[in-house]
Amino acid sequence: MKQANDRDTADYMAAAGCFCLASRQAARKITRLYDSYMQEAGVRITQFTILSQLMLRGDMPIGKLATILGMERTTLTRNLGPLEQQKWISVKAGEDPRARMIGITAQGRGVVRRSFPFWSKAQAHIGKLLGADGQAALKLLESRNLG
Amino acid sequence: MKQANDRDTADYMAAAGCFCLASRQAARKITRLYDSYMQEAGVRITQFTILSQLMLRGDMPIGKLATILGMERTTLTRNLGPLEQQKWISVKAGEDPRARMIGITAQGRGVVRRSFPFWSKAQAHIGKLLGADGQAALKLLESRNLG
DNA sequence: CCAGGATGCGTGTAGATACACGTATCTCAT
DNA sequence: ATGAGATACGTGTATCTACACGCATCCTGG
Repeated sequence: MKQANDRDTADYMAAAGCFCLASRQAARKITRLYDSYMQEAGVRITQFTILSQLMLRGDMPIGKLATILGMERTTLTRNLGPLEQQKWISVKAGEDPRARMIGITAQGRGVVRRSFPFWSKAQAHIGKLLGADGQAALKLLESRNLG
Repeated sequence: MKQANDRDTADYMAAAGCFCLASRQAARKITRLYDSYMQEAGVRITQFTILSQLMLRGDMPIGKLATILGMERTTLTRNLGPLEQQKWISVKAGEDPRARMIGITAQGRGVVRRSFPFWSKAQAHIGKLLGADGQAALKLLESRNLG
């Protein structure tokens, strides 16, 4: 105990139960697992997620997509860069000239189609690791409004 | 339904229940909330987490710390950069000259001490948002071995 | 019509994340 | 002793994340 002299170390023990550490740790591990599966498909899970959301929900402005993904708008803007470069998404002005409507291209759909089986394997793998209660826990977190 | 023609769209609906999206979404939102509280303390939650772990567990090599944090070793190496620059941690070779022992400095302890109240507020805030079941869900995920 | 607040975005800056690859050191069986 | 495999790391590259700030456009009360 090198920090035995630290009078209030006991207080800091609380930090061991940090919700932030728990959530990020889980997210990192889960992301690595998905990415390891997606790698063969040549697409990252972040990108796959964006593309599949566009595929499922149709075109939408950046802000709305960011909300759906629980991501900062400016973060999403950066993430769209590589996707646009690959021509997997299209960007055009909406009725409101301020809005930038994002849509998935035919090529983007192809990417989703081809990479879906890999995503599916990753999903199955992590589902097994999580177990029924772990999956339920994640769904609960998803349903919570965390701001 | 702009993608009504897409024959297998139904299959892709599964992507809506992606465990990866759920975990990352939660982690992003939670991280933003913690960081907004920590900002006043001049330290990021990522950094606070690293420092407090060192404070609680004492010096250790990079690899071990990375495992504890559920982080890639190389990621941790990058994250240690700013901390070392601020002199919040010390780096020295261990008995095994390959290993780099990381330790928290007196200044680093001061940072943890001063920023702890802000962390505590964030923890309380998110605890309320999560609710008892949400907290339990997060603890369950933390206990799961996800690789 | 027309300020003034609200809304939708991009960029500068800075840090967080991780894979592929390469280096140095250790360990152990021969 | 020594060579092969294991271990502990750093770096190059690329992406992900988000705050502060600023710009353009929309909308609404006067």
